[in-house]
Amino acid sequence: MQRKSFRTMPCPIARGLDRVGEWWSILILRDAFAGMTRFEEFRESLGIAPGMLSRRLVALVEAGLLERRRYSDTPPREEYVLTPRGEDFRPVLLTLLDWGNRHFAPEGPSVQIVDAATGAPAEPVLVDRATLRPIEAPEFRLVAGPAAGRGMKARLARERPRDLLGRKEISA
Amino acid sequence: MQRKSFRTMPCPIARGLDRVGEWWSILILRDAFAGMTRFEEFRESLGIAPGMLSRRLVALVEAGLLERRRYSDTPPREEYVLTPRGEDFRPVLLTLLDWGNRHFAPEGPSVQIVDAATGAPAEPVLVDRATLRPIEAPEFRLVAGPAAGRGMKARLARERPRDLLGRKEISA
DNA sequence: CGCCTCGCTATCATCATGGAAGTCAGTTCC
DNA sequence: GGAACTGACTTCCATGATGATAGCGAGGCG
Repeated sequence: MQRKSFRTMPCPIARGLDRVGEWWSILILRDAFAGMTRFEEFRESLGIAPGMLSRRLVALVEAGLLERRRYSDTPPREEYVLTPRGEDFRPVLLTLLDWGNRHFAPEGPSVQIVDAATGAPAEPVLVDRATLRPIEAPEFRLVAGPAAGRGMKARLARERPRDLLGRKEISA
Repeated sequence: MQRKSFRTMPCPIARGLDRVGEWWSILILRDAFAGMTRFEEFRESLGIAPGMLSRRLVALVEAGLLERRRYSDTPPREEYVLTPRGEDFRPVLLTLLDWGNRHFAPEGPSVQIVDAATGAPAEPVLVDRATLRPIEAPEFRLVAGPAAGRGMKARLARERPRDLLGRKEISA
């Protein structure tokens, strides 16, 4: 009766969550992106129990998001650094940050993404690299890919007459 | 000794995770975006225990991501629909989907975002709405916002000489 | 030598999860 | 009009996951 794994589900969201969906994992990644590498740094920044931190780090290393390496033999010291797969997670963190800022920061944002050149706050939007059109628009849809099974097709098929992933409209 | 809450942390990522960071929550949202609204739909699609689904739905409603409403009195039937705040979560889901596709779909993607006009697969990139420049670039940084406390500033200050949220370079 | 740091591991009380079964209002079948 | 169904849950309970605290081993510091 252990926690159900999402690993075998065909959905890429489920597969991804299987690696980063646990309590603490994403915050650890956040700190890794902020430049932290050492056990004590994470532990102090997060206020997490050492046992838990240890388990999460092992899981993230196994998932290929972090790499553990010894940077000193005497004294023995380890560090955890983001792998390319881990670095690639940044956009998820940034969209989550933006969402959090817009909905759960009544006193104003505590972190902002700014244009280093102008100092102006940036407003992240997802666009298609080729056309630069916002992916939120009704011109983009989700479709079953080459490796889709029945279940996936069923889920996508029941997609509503709204557009991408079910949106109705963008409220400014 | 209950599960630690992220709600009081100033970080927008932590605040957001406090609402959607539990096991199942994001998959429920995924299905909601796919057009599902009813208890039985979610339960069947996810293979989740009814008790768990019930708790997660209540939490998502309390967090303001879903709205529960009765659409029939006889027989009594409820449905769960995305609120504006929930709809606003879509970009996070899409970046996660893209990340999952690129890293955990060895047999090829099972879901793809495509341009409805051309049918070509879209490649999501985060850009600044005003300048359309990719936010991944070194020209964007994270800075402490108006509501940042000491802890937040400390974390941002120790940011490495890499660029945004610690990236080194984009690997194609 | 005594004390401190870093990176953990060990223990243990308590909480959350997952599975199965039951409830309640109404609907449909025959 | 009674049996069987459906949808949306609730209750219960055996376990696994968490969180707090304590301790350990290798080494450094004064």
